[in-house]
Amino acid sequence: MALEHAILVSLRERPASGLDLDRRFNRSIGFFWSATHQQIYRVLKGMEADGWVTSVAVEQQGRPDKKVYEVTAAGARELAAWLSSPIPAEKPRSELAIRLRGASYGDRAAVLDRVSEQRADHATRLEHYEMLAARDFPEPGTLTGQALDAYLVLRGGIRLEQMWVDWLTEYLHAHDSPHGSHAPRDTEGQSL
Amino acid sequence: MALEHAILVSLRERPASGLDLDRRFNRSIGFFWSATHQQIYRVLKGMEADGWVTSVAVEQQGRPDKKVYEVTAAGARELAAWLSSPIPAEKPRSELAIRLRGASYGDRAAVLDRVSEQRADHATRLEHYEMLAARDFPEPGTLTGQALDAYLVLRGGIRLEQMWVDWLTEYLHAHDSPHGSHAPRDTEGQSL
DNA sequence: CCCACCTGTGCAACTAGTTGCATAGTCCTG
DNA sequence: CAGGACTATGCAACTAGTTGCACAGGTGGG
Repeated sequence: MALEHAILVSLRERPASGLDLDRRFNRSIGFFWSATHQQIYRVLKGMEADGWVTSVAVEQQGRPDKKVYEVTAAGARELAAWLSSPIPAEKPRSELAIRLRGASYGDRAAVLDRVSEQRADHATRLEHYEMLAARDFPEPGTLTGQALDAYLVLRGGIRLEQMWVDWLTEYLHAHDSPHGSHAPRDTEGQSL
Repeated sequence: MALEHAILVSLRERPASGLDLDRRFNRSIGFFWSATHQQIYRVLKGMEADGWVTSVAVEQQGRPDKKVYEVTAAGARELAAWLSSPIPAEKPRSELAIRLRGASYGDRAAVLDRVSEQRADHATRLEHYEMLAARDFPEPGTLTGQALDAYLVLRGGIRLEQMWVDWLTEYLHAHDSPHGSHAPRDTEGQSL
């Protein structure tokens, strides 16, 4: 299960409570994996039962207590073994692509409007990631180890969002001459 | 459920049996969605119960009979409604990205080897998709309707694979000076 | 002080997807 | 004609992930 290992990576970067992890999975790590808080709590429980993590209750002022988890030696061993194990083929899962392919079996104009929205979302996220990169990694050439990896994964997020923007722009453009203006016209971004 | 709608799209392009669909989901449609044959059979059964598709048994020479499914009017209506419905946010799911991010907690050299393999896989798939594009869509400028959509989705597959190759190349390159040669050195591909 | 709201944790029931196996027809080979 | 391989369909049991809800501690406002 990849979620368990994603959590191990996140906890090795810094110990955290369930809710902390939930927040992280809507941020940096969440660029490439998502999870609901319920699943996180459940998996943490299982991981503690397996001895991969331990928890301590931490009092806070003005808030309820929280359970802060950290990785055990056994958990670190498990993570290292997983990192060296063969990588299973990624299975594609894009609902939007199905809609693009099927657009001729519905209301074309409506689909193009949805695609436009989607394109705007990806453009926004791209901007956000680029801001994070500029803010948190002003001098990428000097990075090593964990910080370099974090930067390179952020770069992947940027590349992915750029890919979406470019692709959806191509789609809208290809469909847009005969129909009127559904696509906000824009210069096509360059990858890299 | 997106799988049901992916099947509706595929069956509208051409009626098919469960096994036919299984093959398609390892080809063109499969660029952006995958499914095992068991899941396809199960979902087809449910869709028939819902009246979205009907089946007829077709005799074949030299092979067992097959059940060929096609979309009903109700199924076409359902598909059209789905195509106009709001698109839920895509949830990222890349195990490889977790490994990249966590590489410093395991055997770095082993991870780089895996990444290298992964990069080669994506390069192979990219080549395959580009071959398909050249073979099946020699004159993209002339396409309209369903054929244009099929082409544009293939373009998306190409863009996605190119993105992976570029990203993993960047990753290997960034980690490669201090360690010796893990990455097959290559010019970085251009998106578009 | 009661209520609305936020943080933090969690259960129960459901849906989606995977894995392992079963079965039946047909063909080809020894 | 027995055995292996391929096509075609399917069940059962499991794992992963989602949705809806609950509850408890604390804070701040009317």
